[in-house]
Amino acid sequence: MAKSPKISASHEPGGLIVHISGLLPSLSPAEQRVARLVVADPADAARRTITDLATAAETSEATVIRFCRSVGMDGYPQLRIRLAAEAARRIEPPDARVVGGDIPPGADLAQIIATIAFNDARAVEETAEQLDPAVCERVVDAIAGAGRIDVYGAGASGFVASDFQQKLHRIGRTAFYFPDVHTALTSAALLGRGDVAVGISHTGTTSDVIEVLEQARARGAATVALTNFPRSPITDVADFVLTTAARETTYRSGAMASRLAQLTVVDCLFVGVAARNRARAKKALEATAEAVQSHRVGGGRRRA
Amino acid sequence: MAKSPKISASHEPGGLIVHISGLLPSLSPAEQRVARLVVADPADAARRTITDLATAAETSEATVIRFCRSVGMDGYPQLRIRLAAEAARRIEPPDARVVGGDIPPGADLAQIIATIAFNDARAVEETAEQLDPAVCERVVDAIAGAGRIDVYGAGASGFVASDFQQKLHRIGRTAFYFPDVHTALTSAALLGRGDVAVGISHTGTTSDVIEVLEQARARGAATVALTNFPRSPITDVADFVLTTAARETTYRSGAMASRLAQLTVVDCLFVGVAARNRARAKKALEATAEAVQSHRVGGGRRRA
DNA sequence: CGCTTCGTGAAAGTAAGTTTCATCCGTGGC
DNA sequence: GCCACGGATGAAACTTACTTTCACGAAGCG
Repeated sequence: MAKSPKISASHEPGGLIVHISGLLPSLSPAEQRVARLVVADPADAARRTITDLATAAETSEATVIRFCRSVGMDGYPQLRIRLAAEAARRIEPPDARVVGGDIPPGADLAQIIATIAFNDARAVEETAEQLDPAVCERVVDAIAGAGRIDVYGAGASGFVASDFQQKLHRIGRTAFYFPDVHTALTSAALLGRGDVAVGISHTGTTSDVIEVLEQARARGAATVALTNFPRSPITDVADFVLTTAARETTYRSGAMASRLAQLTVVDCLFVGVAARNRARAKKALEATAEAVQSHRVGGGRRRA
Repeated sequence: MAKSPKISASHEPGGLIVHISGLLPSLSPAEQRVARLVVADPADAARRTITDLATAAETSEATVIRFCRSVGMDGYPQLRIRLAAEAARRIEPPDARVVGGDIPPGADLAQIIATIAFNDARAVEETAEQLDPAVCERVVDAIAGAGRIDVYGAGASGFVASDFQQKLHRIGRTAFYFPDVHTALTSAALLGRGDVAVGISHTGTTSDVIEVLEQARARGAATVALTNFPRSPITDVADFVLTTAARETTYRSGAMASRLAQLTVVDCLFVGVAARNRARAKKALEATAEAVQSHRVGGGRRRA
């Protein structure tokens, strides 16, 4: 056929379905039957084979192909995947998520899971959004160039502190964490210029951590605070303040989302430090990974 | 071992991509090549014919078919359609974010932060999506009714294990965590019917954890595995399998996203258990909170 | 050292998609 | 009334895509 060079929307910008229904009147009767099936249930049509769809439309495969060409597709397979994509897009995500909130007493486990995950994910995202890259940069600088790094934290924040310590250690930075205040204090007393002390406290009011950080600062170490509350006491003894953005309120959410937010910040710092010397960090990581290899079964591959 | 009726999610309710990346390690090398192509760009894979995809993966069509069956599809056309749907559903990530992946060498800190946060948040969300509430429910039941709960984990998963232990402890459940394998083994030997043992291992191949879990199971305790890989060895010794959905690949992302995903699951279980007896849990939490009150400055209030 | 098992691709076989072509039917000219 | 003519249509031939079968080779096991 001599298709004239026509100027029109060949890209069908809106939905494919909309496009098809627009073309419907211009199609031949047999093609219209196909079109109607497709428009009525795109997902279903995507599942069918060409023969199947032709039968359903009471026509032949040839007509279905013609229909494909009529609506601007190369062939049936292309139509199929486009329909599948289209159908997937128009499904509304069933938002059973309980936003920002508390978990209602009668909640079943599925609701609990959805709520927790939603809040956790939000905390992570929002923390990243409000993190100041400039401050991070300076903290990374300090850690990357530090002689020694002490990480302090109590309770739930202690896990994060410990995690951070272990991470830094794995890339060859000299880092310490102390579960005990007294030990931490003695360690802080030994810090000096060029060293870094990181204090982690969700509330920013944990006196043990503040005290240790204060000590470290007095000795000349650079001090970093990681807290959810930018004006909490811990910020008074910190040269650099990094904040998380968990907005949990009730006891039930506990320190859950905040802990994830803290870990996210820790991860960012870690990667930042590692990026300062990729080669060395990579080597160190590989060495540590290899070290635990003998404690793994199956050599990495798992049974089929 | 005589595989006893194990409770785990056989369906793939969350994303198909997530499902595939979880199965990745249990696939044969040639199938893995196919899987990686599919995960890397589902939309592109959906566009390809089976021969095309096979060529791209440097394998034969037969292997692609085998891959389809391995991930639970009927055949290639079905996979194609599902991939197209999947690709359409996901919101295209803002280009600064490097999806699922590695951080480019030249990245500045802002990019690093965005990338990490994005992947972390995704891991949390996707983990929640694919968690099977029914399995969770049974685990919660077991824990809520347990005489004693042991939580095992090594390395990075050890932090998570420790966190879980502490959480359960705070709501009055008798829970233990052992940083040392030998201590853990002796503890496991003392478990019995009505007790619960939880083993956490991202890869599912940590022999220490598997060994301890096996011991616990032999003594009659209910065993729970938390891993990213549904067919890893640890699942052989677990009555209940819970999976995370972190799809990190490279060393750099390390165990970062997976750890957040694990914590999310732990949080869900924790809240689930706490919800079984709200009054008691609340009272216990308040008591523990009060206990550390004297270690806070400003009486918990923060200055304006 | 043979045995099995598993992963693999070549090739055969089947199904799906595409093209070709003859037919049908309505239309309009002679 | 008869005969082109042209578009719509489906049967059938054809091509491509998908699936199965099978044999080979490598890795693990007794």
